[in-house]
Amino acid sequence: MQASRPRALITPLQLGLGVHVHHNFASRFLVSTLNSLGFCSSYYEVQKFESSAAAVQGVDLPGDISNSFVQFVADNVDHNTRTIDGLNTFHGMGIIAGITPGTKRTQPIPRIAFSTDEIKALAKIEIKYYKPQSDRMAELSYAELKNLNTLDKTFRLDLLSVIVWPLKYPIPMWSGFMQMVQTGDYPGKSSVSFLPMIDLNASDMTCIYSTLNFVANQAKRYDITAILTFDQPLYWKALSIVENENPGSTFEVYGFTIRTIPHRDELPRLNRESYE
DNA sequence: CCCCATTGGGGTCAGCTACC
DNA sequence: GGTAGCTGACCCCAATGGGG
Repeated sequence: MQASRPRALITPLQLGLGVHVHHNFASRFLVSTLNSLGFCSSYYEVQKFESSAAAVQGVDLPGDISNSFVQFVADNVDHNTRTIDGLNTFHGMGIIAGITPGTKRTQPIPRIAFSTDEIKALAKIEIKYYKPQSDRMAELSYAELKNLNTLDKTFRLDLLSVIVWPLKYPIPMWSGFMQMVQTGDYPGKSSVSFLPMIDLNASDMTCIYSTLNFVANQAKRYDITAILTFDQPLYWKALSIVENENPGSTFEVYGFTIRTIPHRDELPRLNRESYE
């Protein structure tokens, strides 16, 4: 139908294949070839759909999130192009929102014509220059380390777990462990919503500050608690920013919670504890 | 030293033409 | 007859090599 009446209607399979192929292979040649063979929409139409979808979505979270738990995660995103001197590669801050149970967009994508400048202006994160309000974190004092010569009474647990393994079957692996400790209804699969990137070095204080502000504004907009997860180096910087804000700041008012993921060195310990 | 070619995705524009 | 989908041509990006 699409091949015989290309200008009269848009068939979903052909448009879907075109978007899919463009997303996976990013090849104008491939899309155009498939189009001339009648298997997918034209490159022009694919681009039009993509810009319309991006424009309609903006920085919105998809669907109705009023019954979902939303947490934001931010980390550095790198595009390590192999240049000769290693320069001019992309290093930015990427932000996602994890929504549990997941939601998805249900409204149709309108077919709108957008200029490049309009697309660029749609999903912008305001860059806020960071100027420390105080140096509270600098006054942190560390407790004295205790003598670590104590005997680790759990050092035989690995051996125990190996011995117990064939005796106590079945024992869940990582994926089954969560099912073992979880009681009650399964809340449903989560969905992930991609938010704009910040074209600054992720460890830059201004970049982290802008990320915090963006997430705080999103949380305010949706009337949810701002929960933001970083990896450990960024967590420390983000925490110092929030701690040093003046009383009554946006972060304080909206109860900002910043978390960090367990360090990967912690995972074997967590794994072992799962057998205890 | 200058000019032109290579790579491929994306942007732009002119021109053609199907469709309303 | 007007509109807009579509195509093809051309240019841009950057580094490098080859020919004149």
